[in-house]
Amino acid sequence: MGRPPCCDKSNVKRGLWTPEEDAKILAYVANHGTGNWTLVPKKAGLNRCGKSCRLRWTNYLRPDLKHDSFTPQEEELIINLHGAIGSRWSLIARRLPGRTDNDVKNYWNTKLRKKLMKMGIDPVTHKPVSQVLSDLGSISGFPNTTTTTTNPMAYVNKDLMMSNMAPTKTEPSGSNKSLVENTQEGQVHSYQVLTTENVQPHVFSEAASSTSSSSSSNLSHLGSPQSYSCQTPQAQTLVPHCSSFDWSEFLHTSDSFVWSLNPSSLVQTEADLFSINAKTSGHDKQGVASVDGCSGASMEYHSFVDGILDRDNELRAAFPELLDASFDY
DNA sequence: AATATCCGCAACCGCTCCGAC
DNA sequence: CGTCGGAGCGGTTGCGGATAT
Repeated sequence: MGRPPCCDKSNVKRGLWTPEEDAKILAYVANHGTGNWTLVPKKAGLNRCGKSCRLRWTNYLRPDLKHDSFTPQEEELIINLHGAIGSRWSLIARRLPGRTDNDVKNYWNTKLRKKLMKMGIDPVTHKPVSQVLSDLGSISGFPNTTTTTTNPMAYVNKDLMMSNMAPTKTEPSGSNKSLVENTQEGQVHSYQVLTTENVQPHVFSEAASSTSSSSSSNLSHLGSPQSYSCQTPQAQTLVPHCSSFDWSEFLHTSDSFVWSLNPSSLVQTEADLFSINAKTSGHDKQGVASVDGCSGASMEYHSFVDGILDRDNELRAAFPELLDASFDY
C-alpha cells in the first residue's frame, strides 16, 4: 500500500510560477509565516500543491536568498565539501548563506562537475582520473578476497566510464542505491579501497544514512594515510568510526577540518589551478605534503586540488607503465 | 534567417525521516 | 510500538534561452 498523494495532481497547476502566484505566496508568508504547507494553497488562494508552494518559497522566494552567480570562494567550498561528504546538498548549502540545496546541486551538476572532469579529476571520487582508472584496473583483476564491497564498480563515476572506457562495462544504474539497499539501519560496513599501491588497506565505517558512493569513497580518504587531501590530525580524529554519525553535527562543530584544507590560498580560477599544477609538477614542493601523510605546518599552504594533482604526478612517476597515454588529460 | 543543438535552471518526483498520536 | 502525515532530501526532467551550424 503506497502513500496517498499529498494533493490531487490532476487538479493542481504545475510548471512555472507566475508573478501573481509568487505575490500570493509572499503575502501569505508575510501574514502567517511558514509551516503547514499543505494548507497554504487553500489559504493563499492558489491552485497548487502544498509541496510545490514550499519548494517555490524555499528555493526562490525566500528574502534571504542570493540570486547572483557563485563566487570562486563558494565554488572552492562546494568542491571541498563535496569531496568530504558527497552529494549532501542541503548540508553543503547550509555552509553557503543565501544558497539553497537546489542552487548548489544545479551548480555542481552544470558547472563544477564538468570543470573537475576537464581538469582530470573524477568528480565522484575527487581523485585524478588516471588514478581512478588504474584503481579500476586493480579492481577488475578479481577476485579480490579482502574487499567486502558488493559492487566495486560503484566507486566509478558513470561519466568517467562513458568518457574513458570502452563500452563493455557500465555502471549498473542505481549502483549507489544498491550499496544502501544492502545496508541495514545502523549496520557498519567495512571497505577496502584499492589503490595502485594497495599496501595500506584501510577500513572505515559508513554512516547508515550515507547514500553516496562518492562519500563512501571519500570517507575512506579522510582516514587514510594515502589521502591526497590536507587532513589535519584533528580531522582524522573528528571523523568517527562508528555507524551513528551525524554529518550535520560534524560540519557544525569541526570547522577545522574542511576549512583547514585550504584556508588561505583559495583557488580562484581554472587557470590558477593549471598554473598550480605546472608549479607542482616542476617539483617546487615547498609546502607540499608527503604522500604518506600530512607533514605538519606545511599543510596549510597546500590546497585540495594541489593534493590531487601531486598524488597523480607521484602515481605517474611510480607507475609509468600502468598509465596508458590515452589516459592523459 | 532558420533550424538544430546545447546548456542552465526551475520544478517535479519519489523516497526517507521524524514527530505526533 | 505501529501508523499517519508533514517536511525535507537527492535525483531527474523539461522548458526556455543561448549558441552553433
